[in-house]
Amino acid sequence: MSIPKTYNPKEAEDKWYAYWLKEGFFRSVPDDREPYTIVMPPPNVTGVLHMGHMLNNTIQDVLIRRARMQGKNACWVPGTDHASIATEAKVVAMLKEQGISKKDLTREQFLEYAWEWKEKYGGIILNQLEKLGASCDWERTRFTMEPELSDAVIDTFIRLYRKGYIYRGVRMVNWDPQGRTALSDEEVNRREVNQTLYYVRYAVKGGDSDTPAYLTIATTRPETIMADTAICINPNDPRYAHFRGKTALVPLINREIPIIEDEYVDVEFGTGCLKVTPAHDLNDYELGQKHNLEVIDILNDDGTLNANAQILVGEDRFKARKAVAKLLEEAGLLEKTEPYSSQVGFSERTDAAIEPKLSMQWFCRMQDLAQPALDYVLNGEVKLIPDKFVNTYRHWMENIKDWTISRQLWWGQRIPAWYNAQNEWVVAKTEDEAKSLFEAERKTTEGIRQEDDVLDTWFSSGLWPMSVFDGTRHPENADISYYYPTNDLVTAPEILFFWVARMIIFGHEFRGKAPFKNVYLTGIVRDKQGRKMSKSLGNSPDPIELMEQYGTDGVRVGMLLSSPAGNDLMFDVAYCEQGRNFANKIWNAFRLVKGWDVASIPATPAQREAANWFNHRFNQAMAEIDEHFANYRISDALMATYKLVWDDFCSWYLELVKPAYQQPIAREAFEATKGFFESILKLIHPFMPFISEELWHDELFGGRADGDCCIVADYPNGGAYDDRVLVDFALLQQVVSEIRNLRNAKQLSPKITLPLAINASSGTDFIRYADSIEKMANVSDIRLTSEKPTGTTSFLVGKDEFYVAVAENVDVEAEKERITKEIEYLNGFLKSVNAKLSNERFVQNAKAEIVANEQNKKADAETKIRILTENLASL
RNA sequence: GGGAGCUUAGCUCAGCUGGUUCAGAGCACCUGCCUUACAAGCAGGGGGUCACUGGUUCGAACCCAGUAGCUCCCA
Repeated sequence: MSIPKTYNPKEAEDKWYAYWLKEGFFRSVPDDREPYTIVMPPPNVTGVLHMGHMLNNTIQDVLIRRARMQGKNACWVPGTDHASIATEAKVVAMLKEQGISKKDLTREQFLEYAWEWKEKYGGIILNQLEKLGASCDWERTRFTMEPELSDAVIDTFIRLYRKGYIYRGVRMVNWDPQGRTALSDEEVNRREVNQTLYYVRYAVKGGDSDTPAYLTIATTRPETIMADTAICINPNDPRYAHFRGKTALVPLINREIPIIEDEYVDVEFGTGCLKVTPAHDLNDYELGQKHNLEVIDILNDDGTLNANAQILVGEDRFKARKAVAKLLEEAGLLEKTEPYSSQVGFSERTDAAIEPKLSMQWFCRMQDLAQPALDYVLNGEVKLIPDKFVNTYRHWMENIKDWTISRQLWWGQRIPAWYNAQNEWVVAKTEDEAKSLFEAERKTTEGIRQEDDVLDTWFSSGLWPMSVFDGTRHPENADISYYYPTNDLVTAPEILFFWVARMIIFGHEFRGKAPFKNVYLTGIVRDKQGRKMSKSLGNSPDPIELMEQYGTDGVRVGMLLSSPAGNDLMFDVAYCEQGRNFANKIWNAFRLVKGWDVASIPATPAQREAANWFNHRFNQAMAEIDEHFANYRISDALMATYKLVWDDFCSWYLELVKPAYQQPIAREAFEATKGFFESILKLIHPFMPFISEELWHDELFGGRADGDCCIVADYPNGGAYDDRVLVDFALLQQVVSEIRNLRNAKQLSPKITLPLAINASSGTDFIRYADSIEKMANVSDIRLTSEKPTGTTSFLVGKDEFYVAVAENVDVEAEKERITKEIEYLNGFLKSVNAKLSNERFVQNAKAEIVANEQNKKADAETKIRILTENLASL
């Protein structure tokens, strides 16, 4: 036979992916079928495929392929996200390498470079998804910054502004001095950092001889003292009572500031005395508002000190920190320092330490928008899977804060606000509209210019499930009417608020309907030590290499086997190996069947029994698998499939059916096997699209008509199944297993044929399975008996006793010991059953069926003990 | 500091409304097999005080309380 012994995935993968594309199987257009829609969470254009994408997109592909086979109009919309800050940072870095500074470019020039970069690298990740087998409708590929989608973003901004949701205001924002932009709270990562707590002396003015001339504050940020506008003490703190109403001098610059009192100050912390720096600390800002303090901002946008600082102007904030400490020390104002660790925020994108900064930003009022979005989830219209995330979601939505939507970047949708020379402003889509608005308000249009800031990327991705169908601009168009709301969203829990919540908000705002019915939240892919996979740790395998090594099907299976819904996934390449082995198993099952010669001979009893059983077993497994899918337990659905194929089909069915070496197989059995094989190919297709398609087209299954492909074959329907058949077959399996076990224990070669006698007191018709038992256990001369034949060893299956003739291999002493042990065990078991049954309270309180069950257990055990005792006596 | 969740075999995890199918699966491990589909395999096997303590119950991995450890989210 020329078919290789192992499955070689490479060839099949490229061939079939190209073929599917050519046949247009991924394409979806509205028709009268039921739609099944998934919008892909658009990966960043800066991204390359990592394990997280791999998991995420494999799950989506499984869902979409299954739906497609179920006859739904399956539409999976792919695309990418422009990722404002990440991309801008990449482009800035690239330009820097070329010796170009962003500062020297105009906005237009910069954007030209950025688009160039996007065209060159922005598609990489989508190509990588093809390798994964992703069956997206590529004709629908979208990019969040393409003209139509940008238009949708601008329209939405204007719409929300007109409805009063968007406003401008000075707020303390999270400032990223490296990216030079404000960030939303969600884009700030907090980490525990080891710092130094500096104890700094402030001279007190108007002190008399009884009071010391200074007081001491503790701070981690001495470089901000030049921005201090007060010292605050707790009114209940007797230590500082005598400072009330006095003023202090800021060290080094000797600016006079008031000493104020507020219970906000923690008397336990530091010295119980706080410096107040409203421009550079959120809490201080609020304190400053309350006490009407001056706000002095001493930092430039890039984190260097400005002229307000008076000293160290132009110095970076961290250098300034050290410099100030030194100056203080030299001036004798640094009392002491001590190590201190506290939480510091860092930019998710640039990893720069966040600087709280007061600035004019655009905000979106969230409270009213959030309420309906919360309701969808609470009333179950949008299901979060697993549902433990409902709590997290609710907590966030109930405590939602206004959303900073402006970003001081160029790469993104520019906010449609216009200013005149007077710095008055209007919101309008075009300059002309803006002019008319100014005119209508009798304001000048002189010096008209557009807002420099762009919108937060999540503002555009929040529209994604609508904008990919052009649903905000043309709310009645055929696509959006047909595909919206979509069915399932598969994404990571860490963007539940960033993204999922905002999509629900926008979806409700525009269409009065949530954008999807189910949100499947995948876990984080970690290495086997439980560390999150990341580039910097270098602990993530390259998905492309994995696919080269184990085959795409193998890796898909590997990912899914290790990923129960919503739990983090401890990834190990061993799972991919298991996936590859599974593909190989299927390949070899195929080789077996393919090698058979077919003849017009009657089927054997074993073949008929096997076919009958497998038919029922398949339907039973289908019911399990369908249920797993219904509950989004994809990993369980896969495992059920795995066991059906490997254990039931390969280990039992094929072994029962396969003819002796070089013997032909009966046509009836052959046809039945092919039928089962086809069903299995269909069943595994969503998980393993390539091998299933490859085998589907083999001549074994006859000629395939054009377009007769596994990818569009009818998904198997689980028919009815008879438990009786399954229970009977399980008995047969037990018998076979006992005999094999016995062989193993006695070191008897599987090649030796052993005669078998059965005392079938239960009335089970074992003769019906005689052929099957002979084939599977290599026994012969199966006959019924009521006596234990000599020279045999025995075992029980249920209440039926089996005697295997092992001739000289009977070790009477060992037999006695084995049976004695078994009797002992049964006696112990019986005792515990009897204990229950003689407990009046049990008999009274327990359900009748449970009591009856115990009585059955008792009877069973007694019968078995009787048989074994007789057996023992006869030895 | 506030909230959520987790702890079951060496590893990753199932165990729905408490009752022989409740102590399971896959992988790993051990033993024996190169049996013409597959050693990426076949057959068989061992392995867990269900984190700990107490309670409720005729009966608890499952319900309740507390303890310890871990994780995540928010401040």
